Parts: sequence; structure tokens; C-alpha cells
Amino acid sequence: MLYLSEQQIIRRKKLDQLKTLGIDPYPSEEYIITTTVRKIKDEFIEKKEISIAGRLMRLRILGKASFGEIKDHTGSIQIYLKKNHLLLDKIEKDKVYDIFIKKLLDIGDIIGIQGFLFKTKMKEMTIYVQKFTLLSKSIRPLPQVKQDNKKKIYDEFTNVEQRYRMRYVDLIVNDHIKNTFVKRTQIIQEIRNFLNQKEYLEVETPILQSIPGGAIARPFMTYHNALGIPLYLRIANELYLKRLIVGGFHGVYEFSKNFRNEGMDRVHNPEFTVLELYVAYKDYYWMMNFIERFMEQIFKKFQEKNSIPFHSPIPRIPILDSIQKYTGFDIKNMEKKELRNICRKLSIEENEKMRKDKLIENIFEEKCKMHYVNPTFIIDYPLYMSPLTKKHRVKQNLSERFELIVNGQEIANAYSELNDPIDQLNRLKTQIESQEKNRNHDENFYLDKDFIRALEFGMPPTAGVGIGIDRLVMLLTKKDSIQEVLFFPQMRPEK
RNA sequence: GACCUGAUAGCUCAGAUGGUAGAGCAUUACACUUUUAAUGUAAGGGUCCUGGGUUCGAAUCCCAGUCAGGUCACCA
Repeated sequence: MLYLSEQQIIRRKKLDQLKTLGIDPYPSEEYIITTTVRKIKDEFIEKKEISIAGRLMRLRILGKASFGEIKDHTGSIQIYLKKNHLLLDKIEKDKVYDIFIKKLLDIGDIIGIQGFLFKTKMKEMTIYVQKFTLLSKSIRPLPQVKQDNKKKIYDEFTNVEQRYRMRYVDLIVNDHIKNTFVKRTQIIQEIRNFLNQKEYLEVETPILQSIPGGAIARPFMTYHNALGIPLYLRIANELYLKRLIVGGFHGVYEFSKNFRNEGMDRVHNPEFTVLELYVAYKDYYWMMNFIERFMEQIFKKFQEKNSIPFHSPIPRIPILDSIQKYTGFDIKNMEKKELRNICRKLSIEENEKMRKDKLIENIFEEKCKMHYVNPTFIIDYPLYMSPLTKKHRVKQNLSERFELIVNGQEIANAYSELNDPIDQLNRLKTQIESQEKNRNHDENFYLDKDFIRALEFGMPPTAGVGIGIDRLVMLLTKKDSIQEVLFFPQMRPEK
């Protein structure tokens, strides 16, 4: 059943009245614009004739003249409408104002206007409208957000549920929202430019995979009818990019949409974007230097005032040193029993089933990570935490891996890629067996034998990195929810 | 998945102890030819998230559910 509010009914009636007057509320013809609001304001020339289009955001009727505000993709500007000075289609000149402007026009309507520029008594740049065109009638009232002359906002459209469900409305009425998303795109473009300059190749790899590899996570499942097989939305693209390195590419990267069928919260959305980059003949030290320069450039260009600075060199702290610093415990070479003891002393959750790597990871997460507000590389993770990473060249039981932590959050995760096929097969098997959540699947579920085959042909030593784009954007735009940097965050269906 | 908080007009919100549902903006009507959170006067607008229960009487109390936000768990 269709429920219409009073205001919706009134606007629908206006549609009929418009048609009676011979005005098409949704015309097809191209509307020629000669400029934009930003250009008008930047290069204001009194009496200049212009034509622009946009959404009517405000209308103040004062008798035989009115002021309105029109908003295009570049900003808002005041318009001035005067009785008997307006033309509109076939309507008699003296009726345009009294009938169309005063009765049938609504805030939210998309209009085209032709006229000339002038400044009011109050020195406000204004368009003196001479010809008016209705381009699209709005039959649903917009939230009314108001701003006073000190830029203070009243009645802001703030209900997060409605803002996310109706992002289009959010974008119309909350000006600052658009900036976040424009910035997101600019950040991605900057990254792309940076990587292209290095002559790394942007590639595309399968999103539908028959074996969801490259990470341990619950995948979304689907089914291919023609092939008669289950398929999974990728949880990572790592194994495919490495295949391309095997194939002879020197450096490849992809902005990978990944999908994980797990919990959602302020920093997790079921689909999210990771930049993955793999470069042949490099190691994780090289990658650290690379990320240092790379992130320095991104931060320099995009970080907001009063946010965290990023200046190389970034400190490089072995994870075990970090744990010693913040807990006082030297856990080097410790057995599981001792680690569990330490967890209990630090009141960190632990149990019999947890592996050593899990216990160490928990200690770091609970006691250390939050201390790294300024950018820090945490390096040399325990080997068993990192099944796709090379053994450390000198340090026993450690891996050649680093994470970049900023503001207590992991921004990048990188390592010297394991390219020993036999070691890789064993490590993956061990990893898969130990994962509790894989109980419902046989080992082939996560074991990508074709990937092992590729390694058997020989992969050059390679450095790889993954950068969480959503979280990077959050950091650079100072948003504390991932939903604020995604146009359409995942929501339960309405009703 | 667990716990906490919330849902009232198109929007932002108020509605102690249960007793005819309120404001501002928006809408409608009238007035107003340089206003800018326009102004003045008047009017209309509600499935008080849904379903049960208690009660003479529920927006309000109780139970169940839906949706959202937060915290935790899992994870990036």
C-alpha cells in the first residue's frame, strides 16, 4: 500500500496542474548551460549573460519579487525572480510569476535558468532570472537544513540510518559529505598515478573464485549454473597477483574489492577495498622504504589540518620488542604454556585452543597497538602468524613481514613473499588444519593447488603489500566509521 | 552472535509521576518589488517502528519482534 504524506499529495497535484499549463515536468531536451556556479563566483562580471541548471534549494517569496538559491555540482548561488520579467515556455508573461513561481515551484525541483549577473544591496552575487525552465519536478520534500550568516547549521539531516539509506539526500543537503567522497577518489587517483609512474601495471583478477584463497575468512558463496559448481566472492586477490609475477610481470597492482562474510562494525563492511601491490626482485626492506615515500606523498597531499604527521624515516620496531616495552615481558622463544601465563597476568583472554601466534597477536593488539599513534612500522612477526611470508633471513622463528600502524590502526601489511613451493604447501596445510572455522570444509576448500603449481614453475623473490583503502581514507578524512567513506554501506533491507 | 541505547509530523526534536499528541523549519492560504536562518497573520499535517499484554484509559508500564547506533566477540 502506498502511503503518501500531505506534502507528497500536494506535489503530485502540482504535476497535473503543470501538465494543464502545457509544461512537461520531465522534459527530454538537452538543456544548454554556459557556466557553473563556481565559475560565476570566481569570475564575477556584472551584467554577464549566463545559463545554468541545478536544484532549487531555497525560495523566499516577497510579494512581486523573490529570491531563491540554486545549487549545481559546484556550489550554490542566489537567484532573483521578478514579476513580469520572467519568461517560461508558452505561459503568458504575467502568469509565470503568480502561478508558476509562487504556486507550482518547489524546493528540490531541478531547474534551468537564463539571465544575467548582478549584486544586490547586500553585495550578494545573484543571477537575475529572465527565462525559466523546469527540468525535473521533485515530488518528495527534502529535509530542510538551514545555515545562518555565521555558517552555523540548523536542523542538519543527521539521522545516520536515513543518511546511509538515502545517500542521495545526504549528498544534496549536507555539503561536506561530498568532499569526503571526492577526496576518496582523489586519493585513489594519486595512488594510481604514483604506481603508474613506477611503471607497475594495474591489473584485474577474478572476483568469482572457486577457491577463496589468500587469506583466512568466511567467504560469500554463490553458484554457477552453467558450470554446475559453487563459486566464492574473493576474500583476497593475493594469490592471483603472485601468479602474474610468476608469469613474468615486474610489478602488478589492483584495487581489489574483497568480500568477507563476517561481522560488521565501525571499521568493517562486508565489501571493502584493498590495494595490493607486488614487485619482483624486492624484499620487505625495500617495500618499507617504498611505503615510506609513498605514504609520505599521500599524507602530504591529503591530510587535514591537525592530523597525524607522516615524516620519514618511520620508526621500525620488531613486534617482540614492542611487547617487551609495553608489557615488560620478553617473550622471545617462549613456549605456549608460558605465553598463556603471561596473558593471564595481563588479563588477556586465552584458552587451550589458541596457538602461540594467536596469543602473541592478542598481546600486541591489547597492550601495544594503541600506543602507535604516529606512523610506525611493526616488523618481524612470528612465522606461524604469516603463512604466505618468507622466513626471516637471520632471526629464528620470525618472518619478513611488517605492518604500518597509524593512529593505533593497521594501514598496510607487507612481506617478502614466500616463493618456496614446498614450504608454501606445508605452511598452508598447517594453517588450514589449525583454523577452527574451517571444520565444515575439507582441506581443499582453502588450498589452492594451482597456486602451488605456479610457484613450482618458479616465482622470483617478491615483495608484496596490501593497503586498506577504506581505512586510509578514514584516516585522511578523519572519519571514525567506515560507513562514512562508502557511498552505500551495507544495510539490512528496509521493512 | 551477546549486551546497552534509541525509533513521535517531510526534517530536527520536546513530550516527570499513564489522562484529548507539541515546537521550530518545511507545507497550504493571505500580505509584502533587494531578501538571505526573510518577515507578519492564519490553517492543515501523526499507523507516536510493529504485534501482543496490563489498565476504565498506553507515545509513556510489561513481553516479543523489526531497524539503527554503540560496546564486545570474529575479522582487515
